Amino acid sequence: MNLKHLYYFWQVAKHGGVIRASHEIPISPQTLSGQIKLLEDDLGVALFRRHGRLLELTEAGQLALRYADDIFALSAELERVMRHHPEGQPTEFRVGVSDVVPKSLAYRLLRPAISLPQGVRIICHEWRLERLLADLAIHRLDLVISDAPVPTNLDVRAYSHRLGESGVAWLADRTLAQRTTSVFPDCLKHLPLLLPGQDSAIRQKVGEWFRKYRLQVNVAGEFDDTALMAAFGQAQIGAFPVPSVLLDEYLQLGELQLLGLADDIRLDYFALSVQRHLTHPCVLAMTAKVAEVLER
Amino acid sequence: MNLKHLYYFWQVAKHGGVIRASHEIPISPQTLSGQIKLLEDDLGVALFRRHGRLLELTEAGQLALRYADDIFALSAELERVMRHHPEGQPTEFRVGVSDVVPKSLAYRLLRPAISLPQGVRIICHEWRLERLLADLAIHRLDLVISDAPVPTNLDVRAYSHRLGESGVAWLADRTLAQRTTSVFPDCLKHLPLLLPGQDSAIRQKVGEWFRKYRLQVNVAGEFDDTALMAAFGQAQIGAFPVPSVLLDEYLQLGELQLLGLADDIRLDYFALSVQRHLTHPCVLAMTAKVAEVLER
DNA sequence: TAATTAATACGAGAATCTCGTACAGTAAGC
DNA sequence: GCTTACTGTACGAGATTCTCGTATTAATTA
Repeated sequence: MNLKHLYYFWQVAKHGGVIRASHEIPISPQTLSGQIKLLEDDLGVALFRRHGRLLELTEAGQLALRYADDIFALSAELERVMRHHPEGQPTEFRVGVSDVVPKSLAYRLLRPAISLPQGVRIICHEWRLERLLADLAIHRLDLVISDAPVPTNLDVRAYSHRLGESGVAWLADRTLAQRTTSVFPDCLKHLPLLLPGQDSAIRQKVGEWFRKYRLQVNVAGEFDDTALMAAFGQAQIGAFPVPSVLLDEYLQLGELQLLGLADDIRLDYFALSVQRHLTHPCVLAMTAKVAEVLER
Repeated sequence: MNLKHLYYFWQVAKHGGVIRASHEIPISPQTLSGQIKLLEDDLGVALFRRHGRLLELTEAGQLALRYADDIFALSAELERVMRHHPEGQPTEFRVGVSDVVPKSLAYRLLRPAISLPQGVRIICHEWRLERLLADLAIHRLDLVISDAPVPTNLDVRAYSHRLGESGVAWLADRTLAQRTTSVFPDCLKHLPLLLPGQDSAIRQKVGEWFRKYRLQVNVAGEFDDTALMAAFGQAQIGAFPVPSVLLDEYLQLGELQLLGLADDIRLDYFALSVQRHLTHPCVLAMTAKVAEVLER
């Protein structure tokens, strides 16, 4: 299939006629008409119904138009991305971190980005996901890090790139942990628990997991911020879950003890971008080293 | 940008050299080399690094390759779809329904498909989602109806088309409902509940909703099949949730009573297909009338 | 060092595209 | 019903682009 023909078809379909299309692109109506005919012959389907002196899309034509929209949108994006590529090194990397993502995980993911040879300046926002997606849509952000893909009910034009996953580790202060002799996971029934807020994916999955193991638990606190949750945990207020990839970091913190690993909970992490493919050198540096932080 | 040039670039990049590419497509190496040079000049970026006598993709080239993959995949799909279009009317419509979708909702969604003028034969499978996606991938199904989009952790090449949404209605047998005088939603605390299985989206969302209203509930049964759950509900075993779009249907069933509407639970429904755009006449008939079944 | 392989510059010939001319069909004005 | 204005299409000459044969450069290998 000749994509040049498809392009002419697309222009004519968009502008509703060969004459009108010829005003928009420097091609004569005769050419447009002829080239579209070639496309129809090639595909073996009529794309326009010649209805009197005006053209109307056939059913096949409407379908072809949707494909053409996608194809030329991609082509335009490719061109835009390529033309912006040579401009030396972008010195700014504007990234949003959804508030449900643990800060130290975000830091680990972002670390490779700032240690690029050309010194880049990272501009970091932390906010609720919806707000970040809005900023992403208007190009105020290059990337958003979240624990879930782009919500399907919002019709934001953004793509989700899965970074990797992690299990869950349950931690508690040593003194607290000694209050129960039950084995994991039953010990969680006998300890007050600190959990992330309802909006976070980890909370949802931990909830499922409780039901799976029929654990009736005692929720002593809910925290939107994981660091705050951990601080309460260190103060012996309750046991709490963290992504297992951060386990070492928490164990070094002080008197925390591992209760057990819940590797059947899989936490996913995503990079969200307006572009179909990741291009920003900082993002590429990030994804190249993501295996050092998360399991793929 | 000339997409013919991009096509040659794509072929050369895929096959790893102008000579090897020229064995696959009937174009001489000289031409390929020249046309790619034109593309590079046009984009203003080097796509290949001339490393000795062999070509290596630059960073920009790798990015361009990914776009080219997408563009020509779409183009091939368009061509395939167009060529299959003329063959009269397909007489078969092979659709899979995820087992977590209520059967009567599936029926309502599919009804417009079978009442097409040309008599079509519908072939309906009901199974777990993963199994249906596998069948979809090998073209044994035209469409899958599910309550969630294509899972992001599986890398199936399939697209999710959101059909619409619904709230949730809580129902119980009249006699059962009279056991409590509390108002909705507190009354749910005093009634045994029948819930869909853990795999269904409705179960997850109902769970969140319980937590939101701090409802400690008594789960008397779990059912993978909604119809079975409703049968137990009619037998006064417990109260149960249904998509609110099916409310009328359930109320006509017999002695069931509406406890209350939980419209802050939003259930989504999706059509999953291997094609980026829906083309099957049965699917189109379905989506055209989806507003009569679901809220958009 | 010679032979081999890969990429590419150059220019003639081939294929394709583009537009001017001409024409057919439709909608509106009188 | 006739003219006028407008839209889309066939045809062919000319312009543009593509394609390949020849020849050259460069790197790898025997």
